[in-house]
Amino acid sequence: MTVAKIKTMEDFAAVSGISRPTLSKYFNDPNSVRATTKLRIEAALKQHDYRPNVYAINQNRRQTRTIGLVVPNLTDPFFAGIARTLEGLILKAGFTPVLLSSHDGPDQELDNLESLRAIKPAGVLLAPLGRASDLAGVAAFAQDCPTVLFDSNLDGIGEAFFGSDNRQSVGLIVDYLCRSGEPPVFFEMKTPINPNAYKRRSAYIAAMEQLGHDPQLVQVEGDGWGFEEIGFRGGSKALTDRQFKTNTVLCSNDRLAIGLLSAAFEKGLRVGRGAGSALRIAGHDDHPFSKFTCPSLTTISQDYDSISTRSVETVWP
Amino acid sequence: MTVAKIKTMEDFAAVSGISRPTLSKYFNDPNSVRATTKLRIEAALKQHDYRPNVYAINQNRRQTRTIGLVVPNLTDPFFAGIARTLEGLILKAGFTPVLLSSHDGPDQELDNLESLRAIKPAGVLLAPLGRASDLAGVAAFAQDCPTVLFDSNLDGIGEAFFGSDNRQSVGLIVDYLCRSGEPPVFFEMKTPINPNAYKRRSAYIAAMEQLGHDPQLVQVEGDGWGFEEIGFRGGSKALTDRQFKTNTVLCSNDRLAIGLLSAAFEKGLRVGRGAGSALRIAGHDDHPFSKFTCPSLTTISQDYDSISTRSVETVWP
DNA sequence: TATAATATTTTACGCGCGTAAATTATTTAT
DNA sequence: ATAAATAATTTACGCGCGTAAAATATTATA
Repeated sequence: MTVAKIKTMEDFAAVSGISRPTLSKYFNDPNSVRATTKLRIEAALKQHDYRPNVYAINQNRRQTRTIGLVVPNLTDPFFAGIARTLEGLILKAGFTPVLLSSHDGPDQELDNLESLRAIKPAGVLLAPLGRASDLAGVAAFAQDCPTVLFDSNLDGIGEAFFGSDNRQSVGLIVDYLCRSGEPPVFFEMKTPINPNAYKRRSAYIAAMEQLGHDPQLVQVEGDGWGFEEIGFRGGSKALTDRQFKTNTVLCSNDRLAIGLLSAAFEKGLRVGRGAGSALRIAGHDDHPFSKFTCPSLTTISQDYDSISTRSVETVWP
Repeated sequence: MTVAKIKTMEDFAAVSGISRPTLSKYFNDPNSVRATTKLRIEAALKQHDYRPNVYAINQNRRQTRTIGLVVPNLTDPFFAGIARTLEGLILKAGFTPVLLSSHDGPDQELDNLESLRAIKPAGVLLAPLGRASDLAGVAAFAQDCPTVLFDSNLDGIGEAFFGSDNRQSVGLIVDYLCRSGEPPVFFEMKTPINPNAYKRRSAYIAAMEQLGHDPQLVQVEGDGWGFEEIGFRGGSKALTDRQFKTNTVLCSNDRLAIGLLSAAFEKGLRVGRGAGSALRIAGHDDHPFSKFTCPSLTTISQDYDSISTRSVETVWP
């Protein structure tokens, strides 16, 4: 370390013996300078610990090297997990992720996009709220800034969309459930916010019909994102009213399933695959806690690594 | 909207008829200008939709109006919840929160602090990893940047620390458990990463002794942050080996409790407060999902609103 | 109405870096 | 070794805004 503080690139040019424009090139892309000068710069960096000023750097850039990442709610472990994966991929691609949660609200979702607009990101990965999203607002943003949607699609918005193949995943689990016991009833919200829910519903119906079974939907009331609570309340009612025609229930997502499990427990129903069980419950999403429910949830995981990778590769062409 | 795009404050000064320095003042603090000019500015803003360039603004500031918020892991619903609360408070205080997760790793924790250093935040709210933290690195950062620790304390680092009163909360629940049944055994990790765990352990011992009971610790092996898994494995073993001297278990945190619940279920043990139950399990933290475990977890919530409020007020004096 | 107190405008400079053009140095190919 | 290709340096300007000082205008007080 030197005595005199190095604050500007000019200072660093002086002590390193390398011109400022060359340093500027280096900091934008270390491999854009000759290997020998790269070594000289890095040696000097070890001695003087200088870092370019982010604000000055980005002031003149039309586009920064940050990538916005917006999810409906980080409190949902499902999205928290995806966000983590995506953060890693963004870093690996040499960009800086900026993670924002919409807290399940369309206003916050728009606020997040506004914040991102202000920092001129190279691109934005957006998992929209879905039905609750302010379509016009999101569309306007996507017009100005390269946006890739994931998880939920909004028709005609964004450069691309990557989501899970609900048709395939639901098909697989319906098939499995039918082969291993009674055919499943589908447990879902009557008016889901998430477009995936609609796709899963129709995937369930299609899969059941293909296997020659009668699709049975149990649709519970409830607004918002408190899926466990909705699953619990709706599940309690459905169990009391004997709405489930068979002993097997496929839930539209794991969080609903967790609520239903809780309702079944409260009713004293034994859940599981064993002989003494009154109910089989399956979920969808591979929720991080599905392994520790009682019993552990039969669920199907989405290929989120692939979704994440393709999303990142799209915003960063 | 005008036809000509307004890009700079100078442009906006021209169309609004207000001088640039006054506009600058307004954007730094809308109430620092006369009420009438404030109205004029805001009227013009509605017509022309101009936003100052964040990078240019912050280039000359020694300190920005952002507040860093670092938590050990956003995948943990407990921290996700706290982060959300804190974000709200930071916004309410007129600052911009920047949320970062350390992904349970000391390297990432330091990386996060480095990223924050680069954006010159007004302050940083840090929930450190605890035992795993790079103490020297965190201390060096706290030297340069106003830092407030919360949740876990690191001795002598930061301007202040706000955490929950483990002594009180554990005391309360031990008391409750003793009055309503057999005295609890304490279920925890042998070498916890989180300082709170140590405080809870001693709080448990103190509470038990005060009530004239013999403290019983069941300490399970396990490294890292997969608390549910650790609780499940350790719980299975403890149940098999009959390590619990009474029928009541107080877990050091809710995530361990969820694992233990799962282990008990697998063993066919009935958990709950009722007559036919073999085991009572209590937790600590008010995990968002504790309501939906089977049975729902007896737990004690920390006063995180107060912790959050005091933390934010400290970085923003 | 005159005076004091407070706001706004004018003018001017600086922040730290991106970047372009012309020049010079270094490397690679012949 | 010489020419051609590549890289680094020098020079110079601009980005959009913060901010200070002095001059001017507006409001509040007497």
